[in-house]
Amino acid sequence: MTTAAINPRAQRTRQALIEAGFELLAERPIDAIAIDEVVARAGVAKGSFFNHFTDKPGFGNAIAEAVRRELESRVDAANAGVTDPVLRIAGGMREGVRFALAERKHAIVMLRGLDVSTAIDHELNRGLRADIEALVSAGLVRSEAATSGVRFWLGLCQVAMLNVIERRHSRAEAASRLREMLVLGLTGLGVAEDRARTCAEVTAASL
Amino acid sequence: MTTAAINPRAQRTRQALIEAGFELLAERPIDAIAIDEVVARAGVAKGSFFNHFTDKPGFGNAIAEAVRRELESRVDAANAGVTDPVLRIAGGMREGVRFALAERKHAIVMLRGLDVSTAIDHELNRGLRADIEALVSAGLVRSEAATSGVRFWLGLCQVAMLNVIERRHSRAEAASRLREMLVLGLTGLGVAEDRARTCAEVTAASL
DNA sequence: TGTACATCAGTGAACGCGCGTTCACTGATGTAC
DNA sequence: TGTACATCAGTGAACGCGCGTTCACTGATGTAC
Repeated sequence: MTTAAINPRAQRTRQALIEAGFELLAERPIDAIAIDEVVARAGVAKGSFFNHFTDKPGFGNAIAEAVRRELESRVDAANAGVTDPVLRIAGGMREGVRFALAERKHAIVMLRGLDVSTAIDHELNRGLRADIEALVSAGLVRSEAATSGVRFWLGLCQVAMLNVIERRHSRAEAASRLREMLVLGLTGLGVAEDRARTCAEVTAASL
Repeated sequence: MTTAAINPRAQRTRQALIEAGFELLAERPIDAIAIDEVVARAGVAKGSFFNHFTDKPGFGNAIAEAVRRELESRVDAANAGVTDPVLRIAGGMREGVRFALAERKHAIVMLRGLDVSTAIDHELNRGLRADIEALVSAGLVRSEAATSGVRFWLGLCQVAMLNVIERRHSRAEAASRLREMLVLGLTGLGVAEDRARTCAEVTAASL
């Protein structure tokens, strides 16, 4: 848990273990992975594992936290300076898709991680909630979006990411599917059709 | 695997094991469940387990198949005789929500089961695909629905079910959220707003 | 209806191995003088 | 810059237990005559 400061050797082995964890967790759930496999893949002795993580669940948590922070900072960075809430929620979906493209295994781990009963991490949809509220109070979307808009959008982001992962889309294919998903999603929220189309276009083009 | 015909005693124990499996699988993944727990809950000797299932994975598969068939037959039954594809896809979502309400644990098992890389079972979205195609060729929805409509709808069905499960909605609350999700989803596909609204109303009322 | 036999499901003790965790030791890195 | 000592991370053999699977046996159900 406590990240014992900055010993570089320790950081390297810790990182190697986490990377190995991502590789394996992209293939099967943690209970189907033996610590022997993790340390073998990381090229490290078994004992070292317990220098860095209190136990196996602790390891799983560390990885879950890493991937959460990873996506979070991507979305934050992408939306920094963007004020239009339509562009912001579209940008969030784009970042999810981009993440699935660029860090396939990490994205798989993230999607597997959001088990039944943690729809998506709190920090992330706090931002989304604020954007949806802004859209509602600006009168840009239908009334139903006030109560169901966040869920609606999260469901679409998740399925968009899943699709890239399953179909192993190229960047171009992914952009084309993203544009479509954005058109369907934004018009569903009640964004005017022409605005939804241009926003989808712009956002998908910047994937 | 082979369902050894119709010995009633055997059927009872098999059923007891499967029921126990549902109870436990609603709480944690199969690798975190010991066969001892299953047989204890079923009130059956450990050896009996292997009279009915070849091994532990076989048990998991049997349960997955049972829940798949369960939802499938619910959707089929509900849509029998319904020809309007708008009402059919709306009915599919309603049945998902109804399933989550009536058979909470089974629904949890089903959602957990559709791991990354099996978006939803094949038989189910074959029907959905046909309905979406019908909508497209009837010119009732936007062009983007042709390529992304199935994914779009599946994502919404999943998140709608998840919501009922997590928030432990009452029937009334669930109906209200379902109506909203249907409005957002149908208008997103491009169904005309008034038609979407009345269809959402009717469908949610019959939950 | 009654008896003998065959089949089939249930039982729970026993087995054994995979795997998480521990620990005494080694080697490397950092600090004091 | 060099030597002595302390700290900290790495190592891998050993431990032990949880749990999946097996198996010889018992009891129940079905069939033949």
